[in-house]
Amino acid sequence: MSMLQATGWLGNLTNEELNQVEKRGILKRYCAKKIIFEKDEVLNRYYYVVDGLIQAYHQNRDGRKWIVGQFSQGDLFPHTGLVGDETIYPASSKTLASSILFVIDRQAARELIHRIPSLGQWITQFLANKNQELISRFSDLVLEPALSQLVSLLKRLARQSGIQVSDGWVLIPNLMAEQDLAAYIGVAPETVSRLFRRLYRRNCAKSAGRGKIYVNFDKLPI
DNA sequence: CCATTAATTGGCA
DNA sequence: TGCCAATTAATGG
Repeated sequence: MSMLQATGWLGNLTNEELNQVEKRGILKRYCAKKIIFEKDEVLNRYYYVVDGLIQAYHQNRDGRKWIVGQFSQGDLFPHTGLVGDETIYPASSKTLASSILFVIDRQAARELIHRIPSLGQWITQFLANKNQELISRFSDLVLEPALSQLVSLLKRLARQSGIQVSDGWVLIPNLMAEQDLAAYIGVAPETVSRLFRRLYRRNCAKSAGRGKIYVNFDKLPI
């Protein structure tokens, strides 16, 4: 079982340490659109994404949704309770696509962090990055209009998973659906649709079919 | 092919 | 911009 190793994210660990980690958790396969846990449930498991796509979100009684984040290969979630004493999940999460998760009990996770310093380091760094990203999103949400939020999201995705295709053009191969983009930046789906129309018209972006889009890094506003 | 779900559009607050 | 309603497009059986 070297699936954790294959993800490359725990690369700092020695084989022995990796074994320590692997024998304390199990691999679990999920179909698409399955709830993994819901907000306010008791936080007793952590999940490391070996493969697939997961969405974390808040939802109110009216069904209105705000997407906290999306996790893919190499991500660990939730992001609370590893060092502090939070006892419930801060958001709900579900699979967007069929996924393989490495599942580990909370207590076991805490022991591992204690036992393997480099793992603690990795997690600290990981959480810091997630935190930074979230702060930046909140800042945009409060300070920037929708177009600028969308553009900064596209830029981040292009940086993270973009594929260079030609002069200035980058393909984002796994873009979430427009309604998810809307729930992510906190605007109505119609707004996202109209913003994309503007970007297409200005030749800043080109649609490439479902879940794919070309963006021109240089021409994108802001 | 049909049944759903997603995206687009126009109108109006 | 948001929300609603009416279409139209895209998907997945």
